Amino acid sequence: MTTLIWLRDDLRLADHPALTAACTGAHGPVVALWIHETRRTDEDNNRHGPRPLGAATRWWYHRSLQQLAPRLADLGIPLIFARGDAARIMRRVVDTLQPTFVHWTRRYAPAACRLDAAIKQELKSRTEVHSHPGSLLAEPWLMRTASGSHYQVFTPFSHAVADLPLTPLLPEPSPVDEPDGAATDLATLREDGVLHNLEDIGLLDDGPDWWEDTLAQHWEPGELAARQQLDAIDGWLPGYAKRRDLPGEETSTSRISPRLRCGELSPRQALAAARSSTAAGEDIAAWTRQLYWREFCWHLLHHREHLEDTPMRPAFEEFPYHPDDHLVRAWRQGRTGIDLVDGGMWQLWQTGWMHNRVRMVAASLFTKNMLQPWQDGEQWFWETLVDADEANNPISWQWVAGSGADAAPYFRIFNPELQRTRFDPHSSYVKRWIPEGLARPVVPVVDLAESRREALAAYEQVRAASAAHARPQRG
DNA sequence: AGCATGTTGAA
DNA sequence: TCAACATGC
Repeated sequence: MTTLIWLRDDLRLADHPALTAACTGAHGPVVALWIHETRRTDEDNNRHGPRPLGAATRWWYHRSLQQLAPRLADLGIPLIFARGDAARIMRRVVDTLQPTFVHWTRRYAPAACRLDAAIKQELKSRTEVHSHPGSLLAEPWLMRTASGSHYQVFTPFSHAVADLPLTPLLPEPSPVDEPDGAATDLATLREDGVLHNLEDIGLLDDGPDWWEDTLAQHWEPGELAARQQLDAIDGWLPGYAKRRDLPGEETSTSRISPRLRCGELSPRQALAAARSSTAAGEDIAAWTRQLYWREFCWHLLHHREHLEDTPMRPAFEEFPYHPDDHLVRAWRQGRTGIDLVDGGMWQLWQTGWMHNRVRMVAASLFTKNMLQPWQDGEQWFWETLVDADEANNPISWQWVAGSGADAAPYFRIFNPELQRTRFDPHSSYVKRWIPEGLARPVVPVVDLAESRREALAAYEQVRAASAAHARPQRG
């Protein structure tokens, strides 16, 4: 009577519906599995499975899984690891363990949903598969406007989510009965080469070799550290509404994004903590709004295929980007000669994270002043951010690029110098992150005024394309 | 979740 | 001369 729980982006014990169900329904051993997944593309060019993790996120998962394994062991649950195609691995693991139940937390990206549905279908004859909520505040298919469609606009969506009841958080489950009950089967799977040690599933491959040390200086992955951070909310949430745009202030934001990315915290836990904090109403509102943005992005991603690399506004296919390796390299290396952007790119490279205000400015420079395709910048962030999120990252890039569905009626181009004087008035952020003595161009690699005019001219082609689309020629 | 430009009115 | 404000993109 074995129970299998397949962990994915839910690396925690508390408020974990799938884990709770696995433990409470178990009459026998419970085994937890985490797979370093590869993604498959079928003959119709459909992707199956989640987007392959970027290097910084892989580092985080490696550390977080290291922290999680002994905590699961305390519950009597071994955590086992595999690498490769999830469908094949699940087939092998289920064939050997022959679990009565398989539990997992739902994923919401269309490609991941396709894979999970296929696996569920395939396993149906051999075991009972249960998928659970846990990674979102609300299931995307339950959030409907009065007209029955899914929400396209953030504000009404956020109001609808805010009005939902927040049911009590789940505690960490109690230990299970037979901690060693599956040992023989697990040994077989190891001998067959299906299971590996955490160190051997490639999470630390392909990252810069010094990254391991530098990232560890700035972050402590794992559910316990995440909960400490959230428990300290009365220390950092007061003043958030006013200070959240100041990247030079160390505690101006919560830095909780990587915790939500890998599920060390559930969004429900974050929301509950905010609502019960002693902070002022405007601070609670400003921060929960950020949680709702995450939620909104996931709902959009669920309902729309190809958001990851295709513009939401089709007319943006006409935007005349001019790929230029020299500019891309300067941007990635934090050598554009523009202080706020270079500071941000160095913060990113050194810590795997960038303040959101600076992300917007860096992305604006990249897509507009530099005329580089947003997909290329998005891919760099995907590789280097420890919080790289399948929904948030591409949708935010699309928002900055102007290709998002609910973009402003004008073509927004940030002025990075103005943004620096406004949000980093004493240059404390810039000085903190740009290495001393770094060779940087004295004259910025793009002229801000000139490139602004060129970007506006480029946008005219999008306007022309959308006008042509709105008034199609009659034949 | 913006910028540039122009106008106004007080110093 | 330079803020604060208003407007169009």
